[in-house]
Amino acid sequence: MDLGERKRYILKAIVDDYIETAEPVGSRTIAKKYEMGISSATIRNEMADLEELGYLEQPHTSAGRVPSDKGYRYYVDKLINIKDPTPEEASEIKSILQFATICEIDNIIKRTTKLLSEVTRYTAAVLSPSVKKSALKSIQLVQVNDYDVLAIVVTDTAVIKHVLIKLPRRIDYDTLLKINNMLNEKLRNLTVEQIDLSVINQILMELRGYYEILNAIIPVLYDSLKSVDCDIYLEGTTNIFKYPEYNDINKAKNFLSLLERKETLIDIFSDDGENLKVSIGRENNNDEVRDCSIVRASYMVGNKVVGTIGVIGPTRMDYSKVIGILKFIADNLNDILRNSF
Amino acid sequence: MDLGERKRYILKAIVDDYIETAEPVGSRTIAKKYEMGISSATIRNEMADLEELGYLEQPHTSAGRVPSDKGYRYYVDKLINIKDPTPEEASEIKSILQFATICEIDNIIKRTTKLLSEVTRYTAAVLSPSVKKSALKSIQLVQVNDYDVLAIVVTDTAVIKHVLIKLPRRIDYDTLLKINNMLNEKLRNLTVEQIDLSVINQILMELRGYYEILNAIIPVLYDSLKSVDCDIYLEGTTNIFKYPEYNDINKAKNFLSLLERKETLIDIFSDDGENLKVSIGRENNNDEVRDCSIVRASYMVGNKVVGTIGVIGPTRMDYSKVIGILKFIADNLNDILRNSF
DNA sequence: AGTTAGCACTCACTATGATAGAGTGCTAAT
DNA sequence: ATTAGCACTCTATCATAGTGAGTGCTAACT
Repeated sequence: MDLGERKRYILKAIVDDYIETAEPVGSRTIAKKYEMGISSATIRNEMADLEELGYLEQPHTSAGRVPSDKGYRYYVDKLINIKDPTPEEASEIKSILQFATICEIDNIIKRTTKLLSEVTRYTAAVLSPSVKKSALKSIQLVQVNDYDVLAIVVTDTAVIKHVLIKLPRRIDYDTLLKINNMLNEKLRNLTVEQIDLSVINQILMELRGYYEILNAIIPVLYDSLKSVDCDIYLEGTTNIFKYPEYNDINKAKNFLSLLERKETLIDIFSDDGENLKVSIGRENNNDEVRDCSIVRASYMVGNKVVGTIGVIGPTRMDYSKVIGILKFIADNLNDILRNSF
Repeated sequence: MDLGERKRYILKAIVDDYIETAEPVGSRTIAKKYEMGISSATIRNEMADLEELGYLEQPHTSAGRVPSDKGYRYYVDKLINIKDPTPEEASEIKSILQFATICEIDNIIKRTTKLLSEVTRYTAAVLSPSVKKSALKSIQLVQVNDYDVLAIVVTDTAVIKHVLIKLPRRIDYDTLLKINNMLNEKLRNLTVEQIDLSVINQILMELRGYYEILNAIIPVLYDSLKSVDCDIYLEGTTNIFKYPEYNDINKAKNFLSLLERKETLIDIFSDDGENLKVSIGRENNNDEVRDCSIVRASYMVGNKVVGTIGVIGPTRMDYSKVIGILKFIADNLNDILRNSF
């Protein structure tokens, strides 16, 4: 059961118009602005049908129509014309990301987030590579002074973590080197999830004489790897004030409060395998974003999908623009990450 | 020229009441709620005097009085009874900061920021130690793979910075060690500001054969030290919605936009030598915070003042509570930083 | 002289009702 | 199947009046 050609055209016109104006769309507007050669009365009939089918809603009897979540979904799946970035936008994106080539991944991610929020004019979020999905590439222990050792872990997802470890007693260089080598030997190429008691016991066994030192190092190191799976970077949080749906102080407050809860956000933006995903209103599992839409894409380091970049805003989102820009930025980001890491 | 005893009492009552209720305070309220044994008419006369002297303002003729910036200033300087944290608050603060002892400074700062915003119920900001004011304690170059070296810098202000450096060619361990030692020899105990061309030239001279490698390392290292002087951590940005002065969507928007501009914030919260400082409304140099008040305190690592912690909110701020809590948290933070670093 | 009761006055805030305008659904004609 | 016409609905806006909090001033009181 699909909509007829004309209903599709009308639905698209309504969604486009509503996205542009934020006002309920009336039959006259459609007839005049989107010259269709049929009268407003005919359009009214079609609109009544579309409402009955669940694609449109009416705020009150004498108002125009507004797309429902289902309407937006149909629009995104079948009607949308994706807008590529304008030449200016494209060159801005390229130049900012290009410049980031020399930087490390944290820096690239921060820039990307800012860029995404500026070009789309919505709130942008980027998840840094998940540590859980990463394998350890190198562990280095560096003595910074008599009792302090800095452990630096580099993963195959380009994440660099450091943690300061306080030792119970002074330690000589050879011992540190020995421990360092052993940690690398046993842990290299393991993912964080693969590190378990048996691996740790192996290390303790092989370096039986250094129990005290290892007992200071390993738990702290382990905790710091396990505790934070990924960071989330946000930019453009005040962009929502550009959109009239957030002129209501409570709506704005709820939205911004949501942005303060990092765990919820990470949950919302976490990857679920799809390369590009649009979640509209109530489609979101999370109740708190039931009047928001989220568009997100995954990005890769090496050949592995490791994180996501995305945008959150009202369901009345300019999907065609956001999807175009998000694709473009994700592609460019992937190029850079492929070449640099 | 000082106010008389009675005027002082009335001014204090008005400020206290306004801070509590956010409503202009009338003469009857003062007479009844703050039992003074004088009639509302007498209080009206005193209030008219206080207004003439600039301590009070009237939103409109038939409204009560509201403190002016000058009124708040007088209140903070001469009338305030600083409220110490409640036992519950004190023990919460102690337990959260105590737990942070094992962590490194970034982590401690993040926790402190969150804590400060939760206990005061305003927006909290903490400036991490200024790198410019720091001296380098140790520099370590760590090979993470064939062409990548990670430079780790530890300062005497407990800041740890790392930067990934791409090398033009493979480098052997001994060379790296040599460069590493030279960097430490020449740069250790210098502040970032003291690092200039002459120092760098010295290094280049002494390691003449390694120009290509040094040319990859030094500029990147130098940039990463110079580029970011300090970070600012924010928490409780949506706390402002608790206060009716931000029920106006534009006020809220302006405030939150301000919080997105990190440079402005750093400027606002930067230390100016005073241990505890209250800036009220127009007293702030920065125009954008002319209807905000800021309370901030400095904190130390070792014996050196390195950063500030503070709170920003409406001029109708609960100064007595905020000052009490801020002092308490700053003292506790200093204890921890003194003992750990 | 300082204090206070009394009172007229001001001004924001809150209904209330009237009006305009946008948009609909239905009916009857095309 | 389409459309012109029209009654109907509902919101948004505006003016009006009434209410109440709070003031400033005056005159009386201590």
